[in-house]
Amino acid sequence: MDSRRKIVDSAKEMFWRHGYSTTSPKQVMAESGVGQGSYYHHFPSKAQLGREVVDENGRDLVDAVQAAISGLRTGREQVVAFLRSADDALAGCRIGGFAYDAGMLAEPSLRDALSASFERLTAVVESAIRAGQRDGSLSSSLDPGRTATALVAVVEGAFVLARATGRQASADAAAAGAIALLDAVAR
Amino acid sequence: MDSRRKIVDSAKEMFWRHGYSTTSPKQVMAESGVGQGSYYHHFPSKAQLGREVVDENGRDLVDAVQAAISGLRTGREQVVAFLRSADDALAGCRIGGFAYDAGMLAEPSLRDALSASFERLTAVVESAIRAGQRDGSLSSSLDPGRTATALVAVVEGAFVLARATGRQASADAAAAGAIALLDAVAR
DNA sequence: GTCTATAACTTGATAGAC
DNA sequence: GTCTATCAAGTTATAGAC
Repeated sequence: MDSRRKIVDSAKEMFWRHGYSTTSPKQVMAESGVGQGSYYHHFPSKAQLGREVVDENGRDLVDAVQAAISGLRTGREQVVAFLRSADDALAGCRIGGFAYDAGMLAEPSLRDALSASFERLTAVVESAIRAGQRDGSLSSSLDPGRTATALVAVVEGAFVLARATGRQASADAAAAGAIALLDAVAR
Repeated sequence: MDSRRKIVDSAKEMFWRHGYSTTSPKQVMAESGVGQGSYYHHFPSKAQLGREVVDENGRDLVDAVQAAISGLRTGREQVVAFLRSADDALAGCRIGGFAYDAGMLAEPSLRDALSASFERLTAVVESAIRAGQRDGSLSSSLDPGRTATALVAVVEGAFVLARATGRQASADAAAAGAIALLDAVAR
């Protein structure tokens, strides 16, 4: 694997777990095993590395959700599978933490990449809701766009709660509460 | 106002808006107008200041929610008022961002204070749900604890989405979606 | 592309005088 | 309680050789 890829792969994991502003280039060099000269040759500024990390982590997240819901028969099952996204909530969302990183939001290119990732994620959930309304597994009375945004918020909030309390059960309860609400409407 | 209070008041605002790990003691001194000697006399370590900030911001948040819902006639109205908490979402939640701050979570005393604040908030929402079930404005079929956790997650997620997209409308859509779900169940 | 050396600045304190 | 001076370590790079 080339140095550039080693840098990006290490940074993806480290920015996710430890934060963008609170992870230094030096730490990325140590973790990836890439030297300083090589590192700055590929990424002259931290923001450039951040940009690639946000793009790739956002794509990884959307890909993971699509993989989790593909093949499920009903729209409701797909939505329920999405709500299980925070099954390892203590690790945090791949991109959710960036929303509270002032250093990241201050860079327009990083913020744009983050915004685009969340929009793609919400669109996937909205599609699943529409599918559920067509196949009869979800109530047609729900507005697909707003409901999708609310469900993405539940998942992002589940990550926040679990990390704040230190208990995975907080995320599980949030997901269970949302599923119960959905099912009570469908009924 | 004494120096200690100036320090805490400035730090509450700065840790909230800019993050705990990404705000330095020096910045707090500059903002509060307190000198270095005085600052370190009152707060020999940053974690001690962090502890007071988490406690006070958590209490401020719970107080604000209770003030917003007190006097509302039905439990449903109280829950809806809570869901409007992210009406200035771009500023971020007073304590939500701390859940993604590794430097804060690494300190047990800070993490415990954060956890306690979220538990108090969830308890307030759960009380409102139970009140709504008693007065008939919310469905009795809902589990109060799980539903409260789900609704707190919606609000925390609404902050994340709004900050990530840079649009208040994201938070508004999440809240509207959750309210629509609740009302569809109650009906 | 990768190396080592260096730079200018910030971070989170500590020391000792007033 | 508050002041100024100092500190070791870390941050985000840049310079120039190989």
